[in-house]
Amino acid sequence: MTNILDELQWRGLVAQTTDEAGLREALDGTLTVYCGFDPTAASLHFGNLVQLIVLRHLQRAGHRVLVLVGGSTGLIGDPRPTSERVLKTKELTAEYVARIQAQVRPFLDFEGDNPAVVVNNLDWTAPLSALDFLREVGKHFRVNQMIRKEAIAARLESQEGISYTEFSYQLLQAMDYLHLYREFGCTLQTGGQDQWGNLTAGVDLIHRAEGGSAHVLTTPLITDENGEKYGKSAGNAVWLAGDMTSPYAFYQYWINVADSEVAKLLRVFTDRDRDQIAALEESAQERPHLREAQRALAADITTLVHGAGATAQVEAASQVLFGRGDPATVDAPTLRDATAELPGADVEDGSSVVEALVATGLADSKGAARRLIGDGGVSVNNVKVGDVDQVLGDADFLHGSVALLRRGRKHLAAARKVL
RNA sequence: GGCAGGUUGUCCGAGCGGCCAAUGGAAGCGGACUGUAAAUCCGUCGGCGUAUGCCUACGCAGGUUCGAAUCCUGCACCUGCCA
Repeated sequence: MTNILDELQWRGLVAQTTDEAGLREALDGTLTVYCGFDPTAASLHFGNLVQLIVLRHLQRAGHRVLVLVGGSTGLIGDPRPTSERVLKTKELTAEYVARIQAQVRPFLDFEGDNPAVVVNNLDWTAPLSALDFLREVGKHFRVNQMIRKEAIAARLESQEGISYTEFSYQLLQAMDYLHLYREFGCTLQTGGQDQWGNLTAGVDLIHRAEGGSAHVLTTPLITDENGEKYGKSAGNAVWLAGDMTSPYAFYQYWINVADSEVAKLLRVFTDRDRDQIAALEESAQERPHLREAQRALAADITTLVHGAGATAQVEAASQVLFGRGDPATVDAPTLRDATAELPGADVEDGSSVVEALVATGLADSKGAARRLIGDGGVSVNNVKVGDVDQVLGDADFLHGSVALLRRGRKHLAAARKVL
């Protein structure tokens, strides 16, 4: 059997590791790995998904997985190179922690004989006094070294500077690694490439405090062919929470990836093996119009994040919305399901198309809406709108309830009639 | 501390008393072509509006003027040269 590290490398999930030979050897046995997720928002996002995938692979390879949700680190904030963060309240952070703890569950096995464990660093950080922290943890760190970290160096250069609070962040994260090393024998921490400094700070601390050795594995930033970060849809983050990015929008995000990128993304985000991915890659080259690779990618990831039921629904909805058929011929329940996840708004019978476009968010302003219609970029129920003053009448509300507005090729919204 | 230059729309970057909602490029958005792809070409790109109309905008605060992004004063920040 090949080493899991080879598998991760083949999938493009490894940017950098400490002592690769040593790590490879450790992975031949069984180790305990952890990855931390700070509760900076009410949901994990695209970037965190990569980390969850790595943990998933490692758990399947027989390693023990600890998922750390950062109840304490989230209160402090990892310094960004650009500007100081605004502190979140303890209540809000606790709320995010609870949401994220629940959110990671589908990705890992929490039952069985090798269950993943969720830990919260607030449990061991909160009881620690400032004096003990300074004496036991702080003493192991040299400021000289800390200020060399990229994010911190950038902030020291900046007009704004950096608060003592954020400066301390790396000590907290390092302390987490030490704690998990002691309590669980954890010897591997994974994270994004930008976390390298924080991760290795933990390795150093384990070495200084315990004389032990531990590993770090970082994942590359996933970028497209232009070097742009993935995970932004129309400028907004792609969230894993269905109430923040709908399963429909999530699926659509993936179905739209470029041909040249799809094989790479299949390797990173799906469980498909080399043969399957090779076949899909070939399909993308030979029969690109079928979009088989994109469909597989979108279906696999949507299923992983939202479940098979959600995937079936959004596939059906996509079929209705992007198929060639006339939406008027779709039966009422199917239409309702297909439009359920679209952005929508309630409109009066007799409202203008312009008003409906603004109400549903397809256009930013009435002026923009008029422009779009003038450019021929708007359709109602797949029929192009030719007149800027066109209104939505009875016939436009399919099954008496909803009109399907489209801007451009792929932006849809539901205008629901107010009864 | 001294001297010089800069701060313009999402970003870069012109404008240097009226013709400026502000040249040009990028991003974005729409159209054509396609495959809900890329590339290319075309259009569009502050808000309201039927409008030759109104509002908001050229670092911040004042001032001069019939009229200022453009001139003057003060303030903040940035850059270069000298100490």
